[in-house]
Amino acid sequence: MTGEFAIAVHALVFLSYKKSTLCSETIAKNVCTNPARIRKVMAKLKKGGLITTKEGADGGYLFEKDPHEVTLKEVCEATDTCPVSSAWRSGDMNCECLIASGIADVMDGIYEDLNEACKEKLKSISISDIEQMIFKRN
Amino acid sequence: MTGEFAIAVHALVFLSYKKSTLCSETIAKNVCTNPARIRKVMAKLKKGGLITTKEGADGGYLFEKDPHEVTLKEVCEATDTCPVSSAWRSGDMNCECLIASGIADVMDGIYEDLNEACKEKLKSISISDIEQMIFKRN
DNA sequence: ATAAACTGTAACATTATTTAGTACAGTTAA
DNA sequence: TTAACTGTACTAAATAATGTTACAGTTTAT
Repeated sequence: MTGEFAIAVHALVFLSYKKSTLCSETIAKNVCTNPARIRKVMAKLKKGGLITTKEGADGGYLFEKDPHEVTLKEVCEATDTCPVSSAWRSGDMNCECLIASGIADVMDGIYEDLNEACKEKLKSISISDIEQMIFKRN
Repeated sequence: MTGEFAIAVHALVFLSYKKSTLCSETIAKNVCTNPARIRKVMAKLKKGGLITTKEGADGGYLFEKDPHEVTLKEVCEATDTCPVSSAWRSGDMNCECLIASGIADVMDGIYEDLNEACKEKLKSISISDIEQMIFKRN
């Protein structure tokens, strides 16, 4: 799972909790990374319609949706996160052996199935759920 | 998903198909990697009880189980593969903010849930299934 | 108008992780 | 007793993830 997904969830929970417009630097401090990285992730969330932004002085990011309605599946998709993937492909397309030439595609299909299973699970978790999990911790 | 998982599945399918003892070099050629890497993966499969080995001259790896009975979940576990994981943790344990200090653990719990979901899926796929998928491809 | 405080994005640097390759001790079979 | 293996450690190379710097473009407040 890419770090961008964790950043996106963290930022949304933080925005939802603070209920105000926050700039990339404020979010970066809480997430523990740099503002540029936050802006990159937030730009994706904006494109995905999960947040709005206010440019100019005193601007920043605003979460106006109902945290009960926003699921981690949406966050996952907005951030182009593939829960399961593998860059490495075994075998060789041009090999005459059917196994060597065909298995990589079969494996990719399996990774895709696993992704779907993950997204199904993520669909059942909302930003509000995460908030509750955090505050119930002691 | 780590490359080791793909290598393990590929090797098992290959062994199952060839029905004979194969050495690391033969498997490496088919998988398209180097023999040392194959040996590292196969050592894990042996430890997991999925294959047997024969050392010495004319030795190698032997798959004696029923390919219908060996599932990808077992392969996943034998190779210590975590389908979903993330090394990067947002926030800071020592921060007084509950969100910053608590969200990383919550996210880890979610990754763990996703892992379980993946393994459940992998449990339904056998080595024999993979073989069939490959040979049905045209 | 214009300065200040932002976002969006590109370019580059650094660090971490994965994969590849080499080497060799230990094992077995002929 | 030699040849062909596995098991494993160590190092190198390639790739991917993260951090950093910089700056153009936008809006607000004065």
